[in-house]
Amino acid sequence: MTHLYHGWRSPLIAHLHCFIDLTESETAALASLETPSHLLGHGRLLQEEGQPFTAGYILNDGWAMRHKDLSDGRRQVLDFVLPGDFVGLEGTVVRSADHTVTALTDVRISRFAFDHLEHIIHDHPRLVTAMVWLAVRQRTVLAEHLLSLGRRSARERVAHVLLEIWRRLYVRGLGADHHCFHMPITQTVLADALGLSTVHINRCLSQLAKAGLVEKRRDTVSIIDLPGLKRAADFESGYLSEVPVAAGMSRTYESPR
Amino acid sequence: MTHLYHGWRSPLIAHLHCFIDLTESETAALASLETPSHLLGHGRLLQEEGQPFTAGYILNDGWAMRHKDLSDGRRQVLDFVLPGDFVGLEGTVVRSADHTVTALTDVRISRFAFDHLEHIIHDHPRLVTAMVWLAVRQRTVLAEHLLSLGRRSARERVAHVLLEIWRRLYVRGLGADHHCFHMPITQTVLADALGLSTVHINRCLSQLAKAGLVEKRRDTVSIIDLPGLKRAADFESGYLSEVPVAAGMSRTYESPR
DNA sequence: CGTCGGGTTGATTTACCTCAAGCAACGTGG
DNA sequence: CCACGTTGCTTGAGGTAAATCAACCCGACG
Repeated sequence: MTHLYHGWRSPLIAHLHCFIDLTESETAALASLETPSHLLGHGRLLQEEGQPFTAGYILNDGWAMRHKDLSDGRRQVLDFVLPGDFVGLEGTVVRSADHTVTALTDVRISRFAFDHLEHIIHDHPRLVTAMVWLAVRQRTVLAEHLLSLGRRSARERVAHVLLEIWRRLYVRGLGADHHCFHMPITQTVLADALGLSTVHINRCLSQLAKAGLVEKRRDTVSIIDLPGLKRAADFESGYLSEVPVAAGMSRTYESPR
Repeated sequence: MTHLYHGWRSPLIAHLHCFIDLTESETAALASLETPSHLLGHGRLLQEEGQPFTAGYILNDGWAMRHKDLSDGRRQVLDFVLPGDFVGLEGTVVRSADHTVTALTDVRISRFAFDHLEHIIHDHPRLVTAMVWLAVRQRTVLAEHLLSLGRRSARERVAHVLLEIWRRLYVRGLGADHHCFHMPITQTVLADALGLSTVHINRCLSQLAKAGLVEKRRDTVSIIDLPGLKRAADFESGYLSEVPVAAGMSRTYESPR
């Protein structure tokens, strides 16, 4: 809880730092994955369901979404990809993508070859654990998301997703300090994430605003009454805060010396 | 597609075989995880949300569910644990469980120490890849589940989950051959998995039966009209069939020689 | 100045829930 | 062997949360 934000420039490093103290050389190795970054316009795909993986990505800046679409146009957003997230890491064990990843804003990404990743891991075996941790945490978010869609009311869902995003940004050291953060997504996207209609999203949002829990200007959300919002969402703050696992790092996924 | 069922006694091995040809010694190593198996009555917990992990499990026989519960009693089943599934593998990188796992039937499980797993992986580094694959695949199932809850109608959800379970059993070589399989769960549990009420589950189920798509005797489901059911669910059979990734096995997660 | 993507608001419809009752199957103890 | 409670399935009636349909608004942008 005390070590959430460490002032790293890279959200990836900041995020991993929740879990593990990286050495200089490990940090440098990760940085080498992040270095050559280029731009992608919003709406562009990072990967597409059914298509084979060609490389891995790190999202450096901007937002993206993982989603699956049905043939008749219905869409489900599985998860938001925030700065510091990997995209397409599964490509290391699986041939083709099971979901699409689309840029929600103009984004800055680093593309890396799986071979390069392999070399890095070869030299810094502890990083495997770190990546597995990232994957496990992603699954945690998915599970919470599933709980929302299955058993929470629309109002609760909206309240919950705001808190989740706020928390996730905070952990990466991305200016979510003053209970206020940048959320560059349309209500349509939010609807597709929460399994609701845009109209209803809109109503829930204004309802929360009217209740004095949040405030929303275009692209920016401020949490006015944090405990109130948590109550409205019955938000378990625990699930996104991770105490560094001292023992874990020397276990299991570490390669033989 | 051709190598779905190989006749292994162990569902775990059968499942992994979709993805990777295990050597004799790798198979033996996995078997050593599975050997000391003991029984647990239905309703018993394998792990509990918030509690620290103490060991890992393999489910040898019977069904279990992963689930999260809200304080007011609402429950969301995230996933069914079928024979051959690991439980609590995340314990290797994370301190405490983010969801509960409960036995749905009397089950036979193997409990193993993380240390033991560590030794095995030390001796058989390829198995790390196999486990990562298992984790990735689990996430695939979760994602599909999320799509159901968010964007599919009740009828589609029910149809879909039947097909999914049928497929998952089939892949492990668990008598799901004649489009007919054992499904030892109550409609209440199914409701909690699909985010619906028991009453509505019941209605969808009988509707599907009346339409001549499935037949349900107690604990057993028969798929009468497979293509029809697939249409009712718009089921993408692709997402659960995995062609072995020849290249993948020598990549990335393999430890340095 | 028109167009366009996105947000807002109202009216109507509907898919699913809740409540409630009845029933079949099963175990348990007398 | 029969009363019994229990647990799960089934069916009906009425209610409601959220969808859909349909305007209208507004700022951005060419």
